[in-house]
Amino acid sequence: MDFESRAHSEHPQALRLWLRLMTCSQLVEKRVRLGLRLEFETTLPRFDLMAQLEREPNGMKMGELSKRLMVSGGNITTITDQLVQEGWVERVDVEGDRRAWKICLTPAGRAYFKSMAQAHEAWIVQAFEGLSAKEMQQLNQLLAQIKSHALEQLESSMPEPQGAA
Amino acid sequence: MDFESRAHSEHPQALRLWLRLMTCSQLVEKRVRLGLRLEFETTLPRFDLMAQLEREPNGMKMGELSKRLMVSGGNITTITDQLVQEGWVERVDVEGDRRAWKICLTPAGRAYFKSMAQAHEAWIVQAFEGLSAKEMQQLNQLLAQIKSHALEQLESSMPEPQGAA
DNA sequence: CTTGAATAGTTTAAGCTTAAATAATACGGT
DNA sequence: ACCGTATTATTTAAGCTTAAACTATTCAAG
Repeated sequence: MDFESRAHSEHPQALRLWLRLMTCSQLVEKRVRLGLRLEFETTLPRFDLMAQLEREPNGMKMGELSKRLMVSGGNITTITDQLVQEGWVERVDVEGDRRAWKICLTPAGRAYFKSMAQAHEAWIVQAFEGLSAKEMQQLNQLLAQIKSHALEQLESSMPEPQGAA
Repeated sequence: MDFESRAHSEHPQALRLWLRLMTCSQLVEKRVRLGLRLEFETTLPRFDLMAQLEREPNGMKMGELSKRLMVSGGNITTITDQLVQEGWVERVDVEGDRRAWKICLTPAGRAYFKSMAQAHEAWIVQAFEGLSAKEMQQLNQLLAQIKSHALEQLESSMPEPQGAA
């Protein structure tokens, strides 16, 4: 039925766990993308970018957005261009640094985001309603352990930008 | 540091859980993509497709691959074309149905996949080594609950291809 | 000042992904 | 046989994503 069957029976527990993790996050993600497309004619990357801005009334620089959203800088440029074009965000000069801008939600963008966020929250709550509060807490804690460990692993396997220390 | 900060403190548990789930699966996925690119000059979609084929010695039809990998048919066409070009898989006629093929690994493809799978397994084991066997089992069980629930949710929100029942 | 390194963003080329439209084949009813 | 509907796979247009190359600006050392 899905690609969890990629795991052989003799494969270790970690591999099965990984495939299940992928399946779960893809399922929820597909639900969110579907809703954003059908009900708001937008996409998840755009929503994510606006979600970051919504909680920073003073705006964020491109580089900050790139780090927060864990995507490349070129990507932020592309999506920001679109949102500017559509009138949901604006580029504001940064005092004293002509290289950078702060990206801010426009009033229209803020209102638009608010309606999306409400629907988004409902989809997510629905996706996880099979779990009790206690189970969610448990799951969250287990994922936290993975997060901190996997983050180190990723960083240590990334190619060095310059001469290593 | 990452986009989990998208969640407001007043947001429900489910939302924070979802963001953490995304973060974890993205972290591990990035590690795998990085390894496949640096060590094998290939990509995750290609690896996933070959992984499906590896366990079906008689090959799989395009449509089966599409369902298993949870991606669109056009996508399977594109990736299969590349793998055929590179000599890792081949299209084999299906007896009695001239519309369809079975896609099979070539002997070279099978050997190539085997070496990748070994490295892949090591990356995954490493990503999850912060968890004990018991914790992995627990996590797997919690994700299973999400999987079955979220699958229903997704299907019930998909637009009907034809007249609804 | 001037030079050189670091930083902030953008552009480019390539690949993945999707939904929708298309083409070819199969199948069932007449 | 013929017709209409499924099914199977491909093509197309559009969008997301990345890494690498590039531009412009800042900053610090001399």
